[in-house]
Amino acid sequence: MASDEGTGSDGGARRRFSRPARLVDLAEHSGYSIKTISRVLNNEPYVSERTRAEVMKSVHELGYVADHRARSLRTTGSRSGYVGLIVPDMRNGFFADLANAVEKRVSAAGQTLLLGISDESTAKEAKYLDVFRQNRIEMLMAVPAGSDALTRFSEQVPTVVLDRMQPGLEDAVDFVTANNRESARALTSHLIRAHGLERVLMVAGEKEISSVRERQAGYYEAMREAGLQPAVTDQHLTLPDAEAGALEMMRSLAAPFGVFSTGSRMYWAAMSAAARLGTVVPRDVAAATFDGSGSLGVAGPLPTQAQLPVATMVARAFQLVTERALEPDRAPRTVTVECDIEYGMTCGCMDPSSAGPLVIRTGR
Amino acid sequence: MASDEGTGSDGGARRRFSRPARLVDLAEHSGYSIKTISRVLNNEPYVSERTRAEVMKSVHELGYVADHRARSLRTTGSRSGYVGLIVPDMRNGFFADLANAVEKRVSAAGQTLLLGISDESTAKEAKYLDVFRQNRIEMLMAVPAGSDALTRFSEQVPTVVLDRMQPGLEDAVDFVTANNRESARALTSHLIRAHGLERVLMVAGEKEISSVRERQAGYYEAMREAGLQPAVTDQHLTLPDAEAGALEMMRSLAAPFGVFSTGSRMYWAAMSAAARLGTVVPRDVAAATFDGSGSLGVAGPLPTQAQLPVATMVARAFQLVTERALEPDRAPRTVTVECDIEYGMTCGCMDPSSAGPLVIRTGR
DNA sequence: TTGAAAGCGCTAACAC
DNA sequence: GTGTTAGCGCTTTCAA
Repeated sequence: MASDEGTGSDGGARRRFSRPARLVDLAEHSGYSIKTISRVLNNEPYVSERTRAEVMKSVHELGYVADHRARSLRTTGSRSGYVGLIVPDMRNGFFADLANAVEKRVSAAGQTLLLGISDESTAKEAKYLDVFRQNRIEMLMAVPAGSDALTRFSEQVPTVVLDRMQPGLEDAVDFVTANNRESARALTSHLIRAHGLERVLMVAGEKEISSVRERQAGYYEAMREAGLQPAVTDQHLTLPDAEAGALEMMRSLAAPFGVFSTGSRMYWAAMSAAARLGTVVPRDVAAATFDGSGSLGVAGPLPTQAQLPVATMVARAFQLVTERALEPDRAPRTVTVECDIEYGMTCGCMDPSSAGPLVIRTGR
Repeated sequence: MASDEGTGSDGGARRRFSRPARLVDLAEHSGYSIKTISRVLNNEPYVSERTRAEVMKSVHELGYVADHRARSLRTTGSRSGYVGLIVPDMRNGFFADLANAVEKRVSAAGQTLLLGISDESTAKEAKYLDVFRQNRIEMLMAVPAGSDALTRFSEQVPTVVLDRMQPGLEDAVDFVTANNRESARALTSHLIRAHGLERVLMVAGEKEISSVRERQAGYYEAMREAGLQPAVTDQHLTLPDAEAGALEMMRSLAAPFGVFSTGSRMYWAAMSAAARLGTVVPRDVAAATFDGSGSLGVAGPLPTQAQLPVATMVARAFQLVTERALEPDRAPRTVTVECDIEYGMTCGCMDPSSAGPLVIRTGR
């Protein structure tokens, strides 16, 4: 298990996490009044250089750091400096990317990020909305789990919703989503038209989440347009589950055929099934997929994929929510950003023998 | 680009983000005094049921939510309820995992998570330390970027450092690291002893970070023990760079040989190079690697790998930092947790024909 | 140029 | 049971 080893060379009572110094302490230490010190700290005018220097000396000696709570409580408008972010799961590469991008914006704006992870639970989401309101966050960015507490919340705090739509909220908050349906339709159509496939299978997961549901809708649309019969295996939550579903469907299809998958997990499931059947990509199976975080290509042939433009989405979201903070009464907007579609090796557009990565051959 | 579409059906001034209600507002609304209301809100005794009910009615009608800043400022010990977390980069799966696990602990403890991302920059790290101190976080968990401001910080706030050691800090803060060196040695030794390889190559990235450096040290140790000559390509920051390096080294080695890689990126680089040379895994090239976040297996043959036990590390870290908050003067401890070593298909221990995933065959 | 007092929104200590 | 007062650490009046 885990092994402890005390590394301290000096034992005994060394510190006590002394209570942070306050303005009064600085006043006592420097001999100036509280207000003068406050002036120095806030770079206000009408302080002599000598005073300023002496006060700063005390500041350093006592290691003074202002208490943000007290300051923000009193300061005009009582702005907290907090921005809240709620994502469903940080292990999902897309949400991690999102959090990363959000942090950059937030810190660049001199704000501090409060992070909540909802685990796709409406209860946890509602809990965080409550906590965030207690903390008087100035704005919220959220990939919603579906709690209806969000409606009330958005009436009190500038809110922008990312990645997913939420029914009944379109007229209440700003949204930034990707054109999931159109991109899915484009990918599927590409398999059909550009590669002349008459059979295109879809491997899909849950359909409770709007963005994923839209991708499924896009697939159906493309198939309908082409007058083709949809072939779908869906509702898969785990990878092995999806793989089994894909395998079963693929057996019934004669090569060549296409596969559209709604996300990276579904993509790996599809590829795994294809491999198990001994098919060759893209000759026998042409694949196209959605990818949340763009980490797909490193581990296999460069996929033909639609990627969500995280940076763009976050930038737009910030713009929207900032504008809403300034103009609370403007009509809510829904911004749809376009996915980056990359035509890679798995559909046959890019030559597999070209610079692309990785076909691990295994065997004895 | 992006298309805006105003979706609001009702234009015009609908809301104004009204200033949140305060206790005074509740007092006015309900006719009770501020203190009585405070009592109700804090579930204190000596309040009649009737009063309680009436106050709660006002609370709901006004949508009252207590201001955490004011409350925490006044409340005993002025505890903030904040826990700070600093990670270098959320796009790295291991750190995302870590953040996920930390959030669970923090929220379970009823605390709120302040997130900082350092981008491996000591300046950004120092900035966050400052911000966190202003916000009076109760404890800090950090994967350090190397700022020496951390030393002073750890004297003021209970701090635990995760994943990496930092020179000069061992006697100041608690650490939770993995046995990187030993696991690297074990993996390398395994390739040498169990699979009878006389040549084992290492593909490695940067060596500024202690955990990664330790892995390299483990490799050298195993090679020395076996009386073998190290063969190393390192200092690679990008994947293509690492791949080129691996390719060059592999050309000069006669199969069969082993490859030890220090992380998932280096692993893919090695696999890519192996594929490019037309070798078969594990017959010609036996591979073993470190993996931060356990997402390696889904995309290829199950690798022989050492995985960092994120949940364990976070649990231990929480324990350490909590204990330190209670007993500030105890000697700092360094806890080393063991990596989970999985013997998979890439070294030959597990049969490639068994249930393992994915060999994407590409071709026309 | 500086300082004393009031008050941000809340809870703690003591009245009634 | 309920209300009044003080004060958390800070900024903002206003006076000196």
